[in-house]
Amino acid sequence: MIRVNSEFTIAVHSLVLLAYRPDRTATSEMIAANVCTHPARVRKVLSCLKKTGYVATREGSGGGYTLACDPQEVTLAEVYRVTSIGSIKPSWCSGDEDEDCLVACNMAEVMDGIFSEAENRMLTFLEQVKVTDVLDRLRLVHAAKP
Amino acid sequence: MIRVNSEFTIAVHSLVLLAYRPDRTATSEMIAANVCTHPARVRKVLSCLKKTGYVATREGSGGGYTLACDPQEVTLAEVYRVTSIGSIKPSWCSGDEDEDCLVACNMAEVMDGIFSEAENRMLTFLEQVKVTDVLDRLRLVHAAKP
DNA sequence: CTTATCTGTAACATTTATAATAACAGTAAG
DNA sequence: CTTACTGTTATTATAAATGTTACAGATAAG
Repeated sequence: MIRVNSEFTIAVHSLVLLAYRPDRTATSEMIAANVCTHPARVRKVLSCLKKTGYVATREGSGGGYTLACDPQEVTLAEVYRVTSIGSIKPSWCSGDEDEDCLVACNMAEVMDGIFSEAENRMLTFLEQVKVTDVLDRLRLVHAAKP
Repeated sequence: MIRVNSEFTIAVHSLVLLAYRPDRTATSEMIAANVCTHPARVRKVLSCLKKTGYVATREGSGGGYTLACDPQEVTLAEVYRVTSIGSIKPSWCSGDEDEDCLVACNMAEVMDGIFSEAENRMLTFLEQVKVTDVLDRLRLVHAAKP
């Protein structure tokens, strides 16, 4: 059906990593190595989180990214809204507006509404998950391993 | 983030179209023209819905697809489960299991769980939407047009 | 004031996913 | 036995996601 874009994953991973590090600071290169992607991609996603004030940046030598929010307060819903809102809806649309059929000419609009409501339901769940909750889950999963 | 695959859209559109037609019957060619895709794609999706008994098929001349369920009872959640379960999760995974970092080596698993819970929330909404509800929405949208 | 290190962005290349198309075997009606 | 269907696979085309390179601008340190 739909697929959430992976910038959400990168954003969450980056915030969690920053919250995990004692100094709450890292460069795009360090984050990229941890996330397993290219530093340029990390910078693109984090420049997004900078606009909303979740991270602060410092350019130049010794610079990088610093967590600028309280990880116990920021929810995944907020991160989703910044990076990925609307992404569950498939790019492909069925029907054709110009056709003379109730079903064909309105299905795209109706499915649009349904996907949007479905996304909202997802958001009410993400609303309950804080950045620190992800850290807690990581520790839980880790402890369960042999 | 994630994107629901479009087979869900095709499946819903096909069921609604069959429910809309007085004889509740159509060929893959007719459905494909209404959906705006290739007949082979419709056949692939509908052969899926046949397995679960939502449609019946008849091969050979004069054959085609017939609605075999009560459109007031079948929900979009059931259709989603048949065609698209798991599709909101991005194919791309962050982190690396072999790394020696709590965050990097467990993030994929944790995000997996979060996507799965998010999908369940979406399903509780789709549970409430019946095939006939989609038809009602189509009529509502249509009536609102100038 | 020059060098090294970092972000911010855009452009381009590559890979992967999605959708369209073609092809043909099998089935049933006339 | 011909025509009109489904069922399914294989192939090709197109679109989207990701990776990579490149370079301008910022800042710290020497």
